[in-house]
Amino acid sequence: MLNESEQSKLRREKLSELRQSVLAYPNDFRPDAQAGELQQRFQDYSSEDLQNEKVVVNIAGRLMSRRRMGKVTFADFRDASGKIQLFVRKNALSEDEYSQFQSYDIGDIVGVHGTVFRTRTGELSISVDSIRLLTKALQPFPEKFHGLTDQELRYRQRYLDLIINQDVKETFQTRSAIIRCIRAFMDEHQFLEVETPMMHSIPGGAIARPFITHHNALSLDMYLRVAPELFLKRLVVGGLERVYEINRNFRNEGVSTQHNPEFTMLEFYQAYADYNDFMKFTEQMFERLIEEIPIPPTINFGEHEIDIRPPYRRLSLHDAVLLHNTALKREDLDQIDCLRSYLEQVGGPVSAQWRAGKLLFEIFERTVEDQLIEPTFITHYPLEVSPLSRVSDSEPMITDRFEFFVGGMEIANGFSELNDPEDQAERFMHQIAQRQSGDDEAMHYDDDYIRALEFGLPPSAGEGIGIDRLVMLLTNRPSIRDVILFPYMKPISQSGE
RNA sequence: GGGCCGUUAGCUCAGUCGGUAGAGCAUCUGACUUUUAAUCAGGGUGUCGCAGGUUCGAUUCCUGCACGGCCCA
Repeated sequence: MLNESEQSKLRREKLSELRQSVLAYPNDFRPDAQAGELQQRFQDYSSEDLQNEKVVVNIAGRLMSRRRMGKVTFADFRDASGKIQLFVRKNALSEDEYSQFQSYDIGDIVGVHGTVFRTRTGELSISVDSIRLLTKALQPFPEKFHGLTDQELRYRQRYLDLIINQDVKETFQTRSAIIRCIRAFMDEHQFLEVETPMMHSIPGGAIARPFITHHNALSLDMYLRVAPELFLKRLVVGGLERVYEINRNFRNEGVSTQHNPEFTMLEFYQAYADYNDFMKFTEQMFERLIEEIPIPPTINFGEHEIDIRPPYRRLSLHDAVLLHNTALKREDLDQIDCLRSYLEQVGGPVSAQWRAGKLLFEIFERTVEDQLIEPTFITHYPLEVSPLSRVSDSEPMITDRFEFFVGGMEIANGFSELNDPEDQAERFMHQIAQRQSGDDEAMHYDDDYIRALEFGLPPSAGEGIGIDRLVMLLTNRPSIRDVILFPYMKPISQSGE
């Protein structure tokens, strides 16, 4: 039970008085106008114009602040569309109605009937002819000037954050616009939007630790998916040659400014395409986002200014590592001992089983990733860290894969798909071996997926784009929690536990 | 996982070299019929994150824990 503050008690008493005389929670008020729309419609109207027009409106929303002057009160009113000032004169209302109105509190939801006019200082306002309480707010609201700034409270009580901090709403409107734009873009390119299971018997599709849950009736453990990849490729086998899914993935890993346990991914697959086609496709998608959202060609992200207009820089993983680690020479990159001691030197964990590819990849993650501010495709990923990617025709230890980085964040991961079932079976076996030696991020063997490949996966490319990070980038938000409405927060433990 | 910082009124914050706490806004009482963070006069705010320890006495010092922020891994 929440502790009741003095202010809440007073509000609750007012509610209980209200219950005595009227329906406390009515639902018969229908607005016929909105604050923002009125502001826009009458922005050029003078005081006289408005007097002549006599615009009478019904609007519903919240009281946000109040300036009481005795027999007249100014109140700031807000609805979903924006703000407008209310002007409440005692003479315009009945005695009872004005005193009722005086008992309203900041945050109360009201229905207003009134006339649009302009005050002496020129502010567009509504002269109130009648006002009703539609919903009593029992909790006291944050201060009008500083608002709500406590990060923890903002995430835990997002509803309040949305009421108080207007830019939060804008961020999520932009998020919605980005997703809408991506859907339109995918649809125009003949991709079919599909939904695949979120609960897996065999987790797969990414190197990540899954969440485990339990099906009672079937008495069966299930895994929340870490990626939809293997199901989407089954669909390509089935002849859905272009598919995509925008949905949640769940990964049982640390929480940080770039990681939430559940996050949203766009994944898409196309038959008869390769990773080069998808790098171009990614550039086209960004071009479209920049144009349509719209996003300025140069964005601010934290302390950086980033030109996000394609085309984007392309760099092999080797070259990227050499570029950011001047102590390393090209010939060092083939030598396991050299890589291992270098990785130790830069503070990485080192396993005795890791070969050159994994070591190089670890060095890359540790020393290069967060330096990749300018949009960059990194290519030529080692086979060892790419268990689902097609091997390069010219280099047997390298895959046809890219990852896309902007602002120091991994935004996308794409590759030509491995469609050789025998090769895939071997790679699963290798993952199993890694599991058995203690790597609980390694993949499981998925029999049915191998069978699907045996029916024939056309040569294809696939890609995943992290929507949350994309939104962070395009809205200049430093934390993934700022672009997820209800980010994961640890429960507050009760005292005495 | 590690380091640093934070947690005090509904909100935003100050403060106590250890003697049970303050400001602004909000709230309450009063004045005020064109205000804009309205103004003026007056009043009440609280498990000082939680649990231990030291002490005559802890919100303050110490230890542990919880939650959050930033940085690192």
